[in-house]
Amino acid sequence: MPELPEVETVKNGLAPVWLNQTIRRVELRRENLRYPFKPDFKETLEGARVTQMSRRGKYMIVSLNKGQHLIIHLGMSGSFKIEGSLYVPVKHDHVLFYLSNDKTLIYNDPRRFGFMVLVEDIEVYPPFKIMGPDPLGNDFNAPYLKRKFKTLETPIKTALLNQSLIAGIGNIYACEALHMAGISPLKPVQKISLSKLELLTQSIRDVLFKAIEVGGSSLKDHRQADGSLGYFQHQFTVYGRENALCLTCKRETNHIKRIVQAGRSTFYCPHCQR
DNA sequence: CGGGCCACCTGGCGGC
DNA sequence: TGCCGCCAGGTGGCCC
Repeated sequence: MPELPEVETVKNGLAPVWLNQTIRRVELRRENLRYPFKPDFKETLEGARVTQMSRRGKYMIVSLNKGQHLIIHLGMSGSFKIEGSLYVPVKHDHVLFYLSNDKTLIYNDPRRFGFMVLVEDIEVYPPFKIMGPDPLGNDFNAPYLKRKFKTLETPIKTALLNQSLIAGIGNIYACEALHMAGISPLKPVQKISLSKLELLTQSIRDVLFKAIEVGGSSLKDHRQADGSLGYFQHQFTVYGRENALCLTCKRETNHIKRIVQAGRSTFYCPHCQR
């Protein structure tokens, strides 16, 4: 499910229910997600109050009054539900947080690529140490990309997925942003001009903001925390549209193409994207 | 060091 | 209906 817009949506949906509440009890319905839960996981969380909720790239951060931070990654299929205190777990409900407001937060994750980790210090968490700037923030701009891309031969699509260059972009929004900017996913990053990079950074911001506005993309698993679906999938211009007409050039001779780059599907219009 | 490949895991879908 | 292969929003380890 979750790229930056989906994680942002989930965080914003959980915040009104979770923020300032005490976690009365944590129920682990298995011993691991992607990684085993640390022995003190449950004990540390129980009795703690949530003082802040934030996001870094595709990670959600739940900060506690005791000083620790609960870091949550949704993997490919992780989602949250908000229910009452009498909720009965269903398949793939792995972690339940019972809160002081009698709400229950349920983490469901069929594929279990997601994970939860407790850390004392956010800044030393390895994924954050190597993470690039957030594309919605001020540190992300064309000159930054120009500098980073200078010596790289990687195709731009692959580079956009590299979390140490830019945090939070995944397969959908990489494809969508490149289409909006009219840049071929195959283009080696070295060769992209500063003015094209200006266009690209703006396209990335545009597509992410628009997706957040409508609650992210619901393909299979993603739901907003209140259970409602996101709607951005209806606005995909290339993702998942192999052989369909490009909505920009509408040329019958140049339909949307699907290729594989670094093991992931890339969708693009060979006519509009050069 | 960069880049490619594959594993991790479950489920949905299309083809036969 | 059933089985099989392929595909899926991510990350990270291993190998060259």
